[in-house]
Amino acid sequence: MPAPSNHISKAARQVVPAFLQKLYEMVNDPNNAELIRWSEAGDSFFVLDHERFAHEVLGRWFKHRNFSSFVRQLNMYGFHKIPHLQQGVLKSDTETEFWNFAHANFHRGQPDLLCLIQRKKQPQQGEDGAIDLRDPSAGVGLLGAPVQTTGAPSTNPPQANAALSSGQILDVNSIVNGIAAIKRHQTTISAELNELKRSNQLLWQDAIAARERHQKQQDVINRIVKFLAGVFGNHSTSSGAGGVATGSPSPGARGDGVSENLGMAPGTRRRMRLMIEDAKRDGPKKSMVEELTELPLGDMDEYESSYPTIETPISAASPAPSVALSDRITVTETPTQHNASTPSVGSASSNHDSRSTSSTSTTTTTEATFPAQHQEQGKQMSRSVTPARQSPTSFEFDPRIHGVLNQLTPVQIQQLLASLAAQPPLSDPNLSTSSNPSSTINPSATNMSGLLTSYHQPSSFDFTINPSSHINNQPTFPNLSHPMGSTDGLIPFDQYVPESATPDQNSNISVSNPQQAHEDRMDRQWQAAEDIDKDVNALNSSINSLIQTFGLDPSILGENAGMGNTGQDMDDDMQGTNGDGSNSAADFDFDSFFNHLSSGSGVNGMEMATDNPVTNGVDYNDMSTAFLDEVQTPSSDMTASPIQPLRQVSPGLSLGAAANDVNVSSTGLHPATNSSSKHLNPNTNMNTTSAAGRKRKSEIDFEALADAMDGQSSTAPTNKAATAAGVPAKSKRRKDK
Amino acid sequence: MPAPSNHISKAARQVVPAFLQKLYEMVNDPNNAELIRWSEAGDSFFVLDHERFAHEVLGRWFKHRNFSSFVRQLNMYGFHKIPHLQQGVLKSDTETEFWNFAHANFHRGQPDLLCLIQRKKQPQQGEDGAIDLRDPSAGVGLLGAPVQTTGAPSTNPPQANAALSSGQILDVNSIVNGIAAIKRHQTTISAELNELKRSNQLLWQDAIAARERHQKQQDVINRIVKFLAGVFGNHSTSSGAGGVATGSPSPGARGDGVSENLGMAPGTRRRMRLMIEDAKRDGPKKSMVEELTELPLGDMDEYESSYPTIETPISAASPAPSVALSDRITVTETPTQHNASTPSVGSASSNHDSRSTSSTSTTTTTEATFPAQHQEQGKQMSRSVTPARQSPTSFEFDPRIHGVLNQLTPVQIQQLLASLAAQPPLSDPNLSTSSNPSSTINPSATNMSGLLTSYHQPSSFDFTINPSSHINNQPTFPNLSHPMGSTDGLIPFDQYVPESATPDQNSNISVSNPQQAHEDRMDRQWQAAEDIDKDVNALNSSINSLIQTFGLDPSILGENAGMGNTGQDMDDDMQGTNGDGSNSAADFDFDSFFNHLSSGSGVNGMEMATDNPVTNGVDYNDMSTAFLDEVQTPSSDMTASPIQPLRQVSPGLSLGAAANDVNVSSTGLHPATNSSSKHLNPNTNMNTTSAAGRKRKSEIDFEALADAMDGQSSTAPTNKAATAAGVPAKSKRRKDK
DNA sequence: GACGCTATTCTAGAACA
DNA sequence: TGTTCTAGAATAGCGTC
Repeated sequence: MPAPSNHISKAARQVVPAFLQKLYEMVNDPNNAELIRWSEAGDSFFVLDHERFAHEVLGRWFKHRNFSSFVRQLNMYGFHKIPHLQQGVLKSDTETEFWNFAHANFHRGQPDLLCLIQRKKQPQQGEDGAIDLRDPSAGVGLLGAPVQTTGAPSTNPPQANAALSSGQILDVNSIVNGIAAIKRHQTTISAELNELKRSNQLLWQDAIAARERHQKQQDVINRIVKFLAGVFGNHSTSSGAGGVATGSPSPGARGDGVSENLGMAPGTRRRMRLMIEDAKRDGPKKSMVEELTELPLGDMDEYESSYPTIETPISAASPAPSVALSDRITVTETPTQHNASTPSVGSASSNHDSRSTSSTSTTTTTEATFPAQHQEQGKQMSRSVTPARQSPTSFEFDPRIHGVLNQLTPVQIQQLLASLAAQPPLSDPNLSTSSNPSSTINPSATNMSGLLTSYHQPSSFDFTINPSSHINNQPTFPNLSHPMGSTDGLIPFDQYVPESATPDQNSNISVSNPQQAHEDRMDRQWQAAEDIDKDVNALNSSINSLIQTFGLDPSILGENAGMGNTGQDMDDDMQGTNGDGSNSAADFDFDSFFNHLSSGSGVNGMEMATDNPVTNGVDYNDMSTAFLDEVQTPSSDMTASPIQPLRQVSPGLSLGAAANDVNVSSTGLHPATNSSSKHLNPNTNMNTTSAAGRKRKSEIDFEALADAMDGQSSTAPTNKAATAAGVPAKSKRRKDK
Repeated sequence: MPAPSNHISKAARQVVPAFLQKLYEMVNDPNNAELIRWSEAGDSFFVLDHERFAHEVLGRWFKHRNFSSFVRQLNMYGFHKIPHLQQGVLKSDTETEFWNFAHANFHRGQPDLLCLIQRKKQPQQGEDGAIDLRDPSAGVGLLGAPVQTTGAPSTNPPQANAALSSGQILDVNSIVNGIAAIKRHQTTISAELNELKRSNQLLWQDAIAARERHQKQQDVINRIVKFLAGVFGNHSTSSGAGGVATGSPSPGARGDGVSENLGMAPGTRRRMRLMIEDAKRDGPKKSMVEELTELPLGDMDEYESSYPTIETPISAASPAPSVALSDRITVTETPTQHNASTPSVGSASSNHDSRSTSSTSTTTTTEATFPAQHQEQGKQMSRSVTPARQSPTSFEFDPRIHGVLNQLTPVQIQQLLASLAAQPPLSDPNLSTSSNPSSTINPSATNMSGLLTSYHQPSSFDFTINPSSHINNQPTFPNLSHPMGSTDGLIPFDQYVPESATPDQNSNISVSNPQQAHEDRMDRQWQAAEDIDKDVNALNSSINSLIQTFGLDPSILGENAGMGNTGQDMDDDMQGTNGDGSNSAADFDFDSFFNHLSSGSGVNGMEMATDNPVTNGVDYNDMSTAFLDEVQTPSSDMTASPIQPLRQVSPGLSLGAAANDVNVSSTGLHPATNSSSKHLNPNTNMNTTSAAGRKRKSEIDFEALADAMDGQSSTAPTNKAATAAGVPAKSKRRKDK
């Protein structure tokens, strides 16, 4: 702290607050002239650069460096800021906006006046004292009622009351405001939900379409495969495949689901698969037959990465394909050219092998046979098929085709055919087998299909909950507290995922990701949805509780009951409640009242609602109706309520419970609206109305409500991610509050 | 002013005050990260260097560069500063004292919550009238006391009020609490919605990707088909089927996408189709070639269902390869033994080709050469691969196959190749064509992508409607009452859907499973979304009803005008209704009252009333806290006040007397805390007392309230642009002084 | 042009130490 | 009393009716 300075007399030091002394010193200190100094007239002072001032000066005199605190003190002592003369002037960046403060008793060279500067007193409370202050209308104006510092309140009930009253009033206001805010928010949410719905619908459609497409493709492919198999098989047979047919049952070889399922000649089938599947990945290692198939597949391979989809349309990543293609192409080319064992080109791993082999085996021959032609063909193909791509590889096919044709040796073909013939009927052999990844996939698929049926029938456009879903008996669905976890149907799915995921990695990198990612998303989405569901329920319950709270007044309800917007629900609830209630509440029937209002039957309430053209996007109608139901349901049972609605809501899920509860809920589709109300009501009403002590009751209700709400709020939003973090630890000041 | 950014949806922009929007943008703007940024948790934000911040950032968004003004705004909107952890710590000179502000509804990635942040409203004043009301301490109870506007203070309405029914107070409290809880829930829901949105977005991306993949697959298939067609077509021709090839283009025969797509030689294609597709269904009618093919196909059919995988490499079980490998190995081995060329044993697939080729070219030779071997191979393979299966059927095919093999003459092959070469580029022929399902798909895809962009902009956190969406011209988006219906972007999609939908059933069940599973989830999601929607609607309605209920209270609301968020609306309604108005409205300023509570000013008030320690970490700003305070205050005092308002509210009650009393009370209520009370009183009192028809008025008021609320949401946020631009000549308040 | 709102500025309240 | 955070209050500006 700067030197005491002698500007201020000792006597004054006794009386003058430190702040004023410091201030005076600061302003007088020539060292600070750059930052704080007297005005020319000496009747005010400037702070030239409040930032520097704060940094460089304040700290020397005060315990802080906050300019705002300094200003606060100034204000506290009655200083006022003198606005800039050049107010409008835009002060570029410099903004050296200086601050000019003045006080009637703060003048240069007149430290003796400082004693006249009085710190503004806070409305003391000191109980009575405080009162005094206020009374004096002057000061009181503001302070008066509100006042109350700590001490005061308790003392005089009046104030307390006042506070109460005010508080209560405030409450009402706050309620209104809060409701308004909620409304707005809900409007927003609703809008977003609608968006989501639409988007979701589209997704569904897309998914369905994709399925179909996939299916079609699958069919085509299968046909092709069969065809090929048949063709080559025939060849082989004719030539003398007989041996093969008989020869290779090799049942246990693979866990491949398909093979296993196949009742007939497993071996053949297996091979078929190999031809195709292997061709894709194992390109290199192929049987004669396989190779034949390979050619076309070869092209396919390029796509491979891109086409993982067939089975799992969703997953595969497309990027890799191109690369793969190039690799193979190169590979193929080389071999043909050379022939020798050369795995050469080094390019792709497996492919090379194959070619190299092939080339070795008979490459020469092939080439010799149709060299020119093949090349041409190859070129052509390359052009036509994959125009974009350059045909370095163009020749690839020639040899192959050639080879294929040539290669179609009877024996091999026979084998194939044999196997094919042996094959069992179509009935999803895959499903049964588990070991093979491919097989696994299928099984999973099976499960999935099951899920599908169970959860929601794809019914293409059916967005709403499908009744069908119930069919599959998945009671838990919607309500599942653990969405992902052990949900019935889901399991298979989950299992499925990992499996499918793995294979991809073998091939292209990207491929696998998509699936997983996708699934993850799905999961997330699902979870989110579920959470929301919960929350919504919680909200509903909250509202219900609120309603209940209001419900305190039985008498009114009775009358209002008639209002019942939602008809049945209303009636049930209302009556139930009313019946009991009539007795209890002398006070006022909030409930009934409410109902009226909400129902709109209430002249007042309805009018309002209806009249407002303003109502933004939100549908009052919808809201109102739904609301009515809710409202009417007084349920003290808050807790119970949330669940029920959920059940009902969740189409598939609810089922189990549905049987019982559903009745009511089932009533309508509108899960939310109907269900909740009915279920809730009976019980709730009973409780509320019947309660012996009215007042107590109200309180109780209230508490219960609060608890319920808290519980909900706290628990409901379990989603870690989703839930907005709790309010940050608040400052000390706050904490006590 | 910085870029508008898309964090905040248009809808939100309508409702959210400019300050909040700017704030959100500022905090999100990575360019400002050095000066202002989110906390790690995203639940608060820091201003790292308020001085620099003021200089460098504030000016860009606001008309000023005063940090204090910024803070004032923050406080006005209920933000609170979070004190430094190391409070006592003396922060050397660095003093990088950062400021940390938080608000319950100000979270990273949740711009949609902004609408929940309410600006504290200034206590509207109703001028003089207030006084009267208050005076009547009795009736006023709660309301009366606090109030006070200027004049009133002295009066000690307080006590009288106490009498008010406790129950009602509780009710109010509970309501408040309930609202708070609802609010919290909404927050949660919003968060979850955000999640859903993101997930949905991802799903969309996946869907699009899937389409692309599918398309590619389709291409591949087409190529294959073409290729095969060419190959076999040749055969047929050569063998005598030639007539078929040329003769029967029969393009229209089927709608099968594949065939149609094929650009070239329709005849061949047709045939191919027959071969393939027909095999399944049309088995009976077949050309020679077809027949040949048919056998195998028939077999294949069995597989079909089971092996959809073939195409999808990825999906195809990766494991298979190993098996395949083994098979192959066996195969290969044999050859190696014979041929010199052997690139060795393991080598894999390609080897076969070479062999096959060699064999074909000289099949007989081959067989002759290695007859036994081949068989052995076959056996081996069968064993290793599919040991279990027997090969009963093996011989069936021989003749046919044989024919095929023989048919494969070089010339034909050439033809095929040529035709293939001639074929148009792969570039999704499907797309162009409309008839094909596949084609439809693509277009839809296009749309989808469009949708994607439009609907959810990836902007990760953007929940609200994306501005981008508009780009696609989807004006209706958010509010669409009929999500599915005629939404703009959807149409194409929808069209698409139906087509695709049907096919699934045709094929196998299991195959599609994965997809179905996917759909299931989707479905669930959808359901969830829908449920939410319903619930939300219900909530909305609930809220509406609540509002209405409150609104009923004429006396209280009377002042609603104060509420008048939307100004105009309010005015119209209010005035119109009140008519005489001015009088009527005056009663009591609910709004301000409310604000106080909510704002935390309420807190104070509350505190006054009761010293609730309870108010934990909750934001004062939040209703909740305020409520808590309320709740806790059991005080009999409390009880008294609330009721009255309620009565007034309740229309049916017909509190004739009440009306009057209420009026009084209402007036009195004015927030003790604030001086604001002053304002209110005068008018209100006048009105209330004077008003002839009390009831009527109340109703009216109520409506007004409702309107007001609505209005707020819709219109309130007038400042859209809030341009920083104009520099403001500052006026000086003080200049007069 | 009034009205109602937000924004900005300056001052005051309130809690705490 | 000093410091801090927040609220009040007056005014400026903007936009709608």
